[in-house]
Amino acid sequence: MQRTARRKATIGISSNSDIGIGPYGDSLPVPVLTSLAQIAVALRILPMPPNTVDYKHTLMLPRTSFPMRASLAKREPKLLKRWDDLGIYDRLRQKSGRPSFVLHDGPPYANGHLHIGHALNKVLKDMVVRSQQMLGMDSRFVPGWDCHGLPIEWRVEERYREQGIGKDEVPVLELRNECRQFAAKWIEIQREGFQRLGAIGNWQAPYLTMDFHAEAVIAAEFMKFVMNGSLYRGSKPVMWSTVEKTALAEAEVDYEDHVSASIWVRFPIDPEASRDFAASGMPQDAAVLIWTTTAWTIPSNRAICFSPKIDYALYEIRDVPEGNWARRGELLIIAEALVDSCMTAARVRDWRRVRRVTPAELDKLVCSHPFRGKVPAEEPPVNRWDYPVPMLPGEHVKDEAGTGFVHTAPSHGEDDFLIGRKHSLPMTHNVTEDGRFRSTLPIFGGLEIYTSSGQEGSANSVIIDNLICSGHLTARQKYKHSYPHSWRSKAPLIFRNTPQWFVSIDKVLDDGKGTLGDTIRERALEGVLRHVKWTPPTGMSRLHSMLEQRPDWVLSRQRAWGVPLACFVRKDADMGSGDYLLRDEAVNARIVRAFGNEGADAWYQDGSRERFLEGLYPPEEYEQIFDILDVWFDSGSTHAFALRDRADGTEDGIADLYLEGTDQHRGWFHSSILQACGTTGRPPYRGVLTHGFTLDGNGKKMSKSLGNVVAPQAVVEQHGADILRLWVAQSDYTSDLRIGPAILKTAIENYRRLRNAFRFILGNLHDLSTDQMVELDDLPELERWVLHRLHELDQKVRDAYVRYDFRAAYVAIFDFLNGDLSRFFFDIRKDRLYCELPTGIPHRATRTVLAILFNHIATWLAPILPFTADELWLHRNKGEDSSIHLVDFLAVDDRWRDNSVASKWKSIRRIRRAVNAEIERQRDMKAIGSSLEAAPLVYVADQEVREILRSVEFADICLTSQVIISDALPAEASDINPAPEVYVEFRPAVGEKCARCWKTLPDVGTHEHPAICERCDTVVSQL
RNA sequence: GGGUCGGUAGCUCAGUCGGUUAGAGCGCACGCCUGAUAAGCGUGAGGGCGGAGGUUCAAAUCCUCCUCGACCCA
Repeated sequence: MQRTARRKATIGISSNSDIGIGPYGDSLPVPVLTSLAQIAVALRILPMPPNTVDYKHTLMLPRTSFPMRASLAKREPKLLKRWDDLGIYDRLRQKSGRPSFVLHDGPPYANGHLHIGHALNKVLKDMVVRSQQMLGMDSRFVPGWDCHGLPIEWRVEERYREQGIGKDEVPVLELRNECRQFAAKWIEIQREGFQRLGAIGNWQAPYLTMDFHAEAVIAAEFMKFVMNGSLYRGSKPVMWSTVEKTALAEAEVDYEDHVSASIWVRFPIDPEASRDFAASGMPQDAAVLIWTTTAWTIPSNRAICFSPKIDYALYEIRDVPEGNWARRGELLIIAEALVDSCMTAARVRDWRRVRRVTPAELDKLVCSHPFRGKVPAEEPPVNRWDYPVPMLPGEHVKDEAGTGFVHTAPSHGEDDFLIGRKHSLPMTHNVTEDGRFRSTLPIFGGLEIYTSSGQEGSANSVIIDNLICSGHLTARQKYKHSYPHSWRSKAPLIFRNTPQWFVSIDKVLDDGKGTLGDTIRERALEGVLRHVKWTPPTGMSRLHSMLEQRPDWVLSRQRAWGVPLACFVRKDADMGSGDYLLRDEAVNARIVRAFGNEGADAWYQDGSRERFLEGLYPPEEYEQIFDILDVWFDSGSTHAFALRDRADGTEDGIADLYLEGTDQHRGWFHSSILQACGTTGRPPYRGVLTHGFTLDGNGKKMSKSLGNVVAPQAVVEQHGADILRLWVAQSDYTSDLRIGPAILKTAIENYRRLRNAFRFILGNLHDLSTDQMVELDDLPELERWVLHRLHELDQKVRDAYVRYDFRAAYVAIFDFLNGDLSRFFFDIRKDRLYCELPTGIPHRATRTVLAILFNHIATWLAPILPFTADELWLHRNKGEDSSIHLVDFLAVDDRWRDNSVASKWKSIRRIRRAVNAEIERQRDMKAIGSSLEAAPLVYVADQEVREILRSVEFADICLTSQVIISDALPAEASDINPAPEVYVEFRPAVGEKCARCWKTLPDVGTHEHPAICERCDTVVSQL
């Protein structure tokens, strides 16, 4: 309806003198509708007159079975099946003479469904694998899974618990088998999910850390640390879960808010034990005030730390409420910056600063424990608190919270441990693995710190009660702070002193692998700096600074599901002595062989100690170690069993690329480089690519509670894997990636444009045979320009893929297809494609270029959109064995490169834009609709450019019926100052509209077919 | 609290060694076409570059501080 109204308006204007006669005077009235009947037809009031031929049938309109709607969710599984049947991955391996490229898969943990982060990671990997292959490499990808470890063991235990079975009642081999089954189940689910994303690889034979071979290699790799002397057994406070009854690795710890009872406790000065006390002038009854959030560590206190950088002072309490813990007249040493908060907490109404207390004074002081004298002297010393509590300087002490004094229990804190070691403080063993005080401890024996379900036990309150009784508590307050929790059980953790196995990363290794350095740390640091290419480059400093600071590697876990630290220790030897750890290649070989055949379960079989030692050492003199290895050791060893030992690994056991999220600087990149530097002397990778994390559409972390989680499965089912992949390609993976409905919409829209542009190409290629293609020399200049652009793009796209810059590749392709082709080339050439004689050179020339474009662009897209690219490919390349994924990026012909054509067409497009602008103005004024109604006059000041315009079919290029290139600036523009470089004057096209090509030309009506132009007349008569 | 990184139009991103009026695509608005049609084409409106200082003739680009977000660590 609207259309008719507009037509009316146009005619109305044409009858008006402002356009019809116009400023030029000599123009014909517009539009050229000369009879009522024509008007009626134009208005769609009357049908086409019976004597008018419908020339539509004489056109070569696009024809294709390539659907506009992708229906990716349905189509993709079919393509996957086809690729599987074809064995694409294996076929690619048969291409010989190619340099090898191996992206080594970082193994995801085999529990739970895939989330969007998994999908991002695997899609990026796939883009690398596919693009490297198409760049000419033999690009292999062996997917892997991380199978051992606490989360799986925990889930299996949970199942037992649901049946009312405690974990200690389950035989270890049965438990391990359950874990194995559990992992296997999730591997299947995840494998299917990854494959659905289009990831290509050796999915038939992935590597698993629980494969027997892998378990044997992991044990063998561990033995290298046994043999090179870097393994030692030490005692260390570690994060300990009283629920899981195990030490946790850093990666297994979550920090969450937790409310603790914080207490201020006075430690009376012991004048007897302090040095030079008499001369110090310090009052005998002064006390040092400490603050702690872990009351349960008080019985294990061995020192108090102060900072030499903090100002301290002695304060006298002058006024307190009745019955207050802090007493009137009391003398306390406190950091000056914290005295206000301390006094407030202690409800002190008035106090006085007596004098400054210097670090030198503090250094000489010794305090007594609040529980001194509580236990009868008959008890052994280890059960009494009568020991001196020295004051020690410590850099870790801050004056931001508390009192400026840190109560120090060497067995229950990292800093405490270091200070304790430095000053030879005794380690205490007061807390057992179930989170209770040892039963032999007076007063508190058997009290729970945290219960087996993670609740707070009675230990804290009993200790606080005792402090109140003995008059040592000054204040208490609830304190909310970030506190470590188990990532699995969410229970709060404690620091607990436990025997653990460590790898010393600063021990000089005499293993003949010292090219990069003598210690693991030196080698890793040197490797990071000089032997790894980082994408983006910032990854380097991140890993480097972590490696610089990290402490020794704690390898042992007191769990069941993993590879044991397969070694023996002498029962009668001291932990520090040289013969404590059994180092024997023959024993090791037995163990590795057994693991290879039976898996690490062999370690847990009855009689395994005898089996491995018999004939070599007296078994009864040795203790078998049943701790298992940190799972990071497993994954840190993947290079050994997945690269070094596999035929489809790499020759030197080194990967070309590791590709993971930035969290893996602490994780896999880290454990792998430590492991490899200890066993091979260098990093296991030549390149590392890191990507950011996935956030929701607003840049917030995804969480179930916020309901902003985007599941990859949902995207794939709704829109298709190619849409998800396009989202990856259009994002900058070096920082965090956002995903949400609006962002996916962008990907969908862009996908449609890509698809439709290809549909147009396919539609115009439908019956093109190779013999119709024309030679380069026969191509019109516009076609030559397109090939020039294609040549440029080829370099750009390849460079981008080499840099793993998929976004740059995608943007280049998309902009070319959109900006240069759809909007320019296609629009202009529709006339030739539809109207010219199919056997003629102009028609064939354009189609030749379309065919070339199709092949190149489709292959460029294949690493990003493997499904759509192959769907496209199969429309042009039928055949049972055909697939775009079996070809490389196509070579370009260097003759396509023509910089003179390029600069020429740059000018042409500039002038064309000016013409477009003028036509748009006329449209706004309702003077014309289609640009074919125009025949503008174009003046260009530069004569060279004028010549260029005359040398091409500029009217076609502007989509106008005719164009006049003028040497002179039209009179009405001559007063514009400064004189315009380009001036376009609108003129209506002269003549009648050709019923076939719709151009308005003067010769229409003078040919055999009266309704069409000369070109069309010629074409039609030859059809 | 510390380390690393990031914050440019509604969205996704460019922006070289500091140098005209900060760019592109998508989306949006308006218009055209109806022979790429649940398509295609054109035109346009949107930001002053997270904030505040500073260096400089000149800062989105360099420096300092702050803020927000992410990862890692405490």
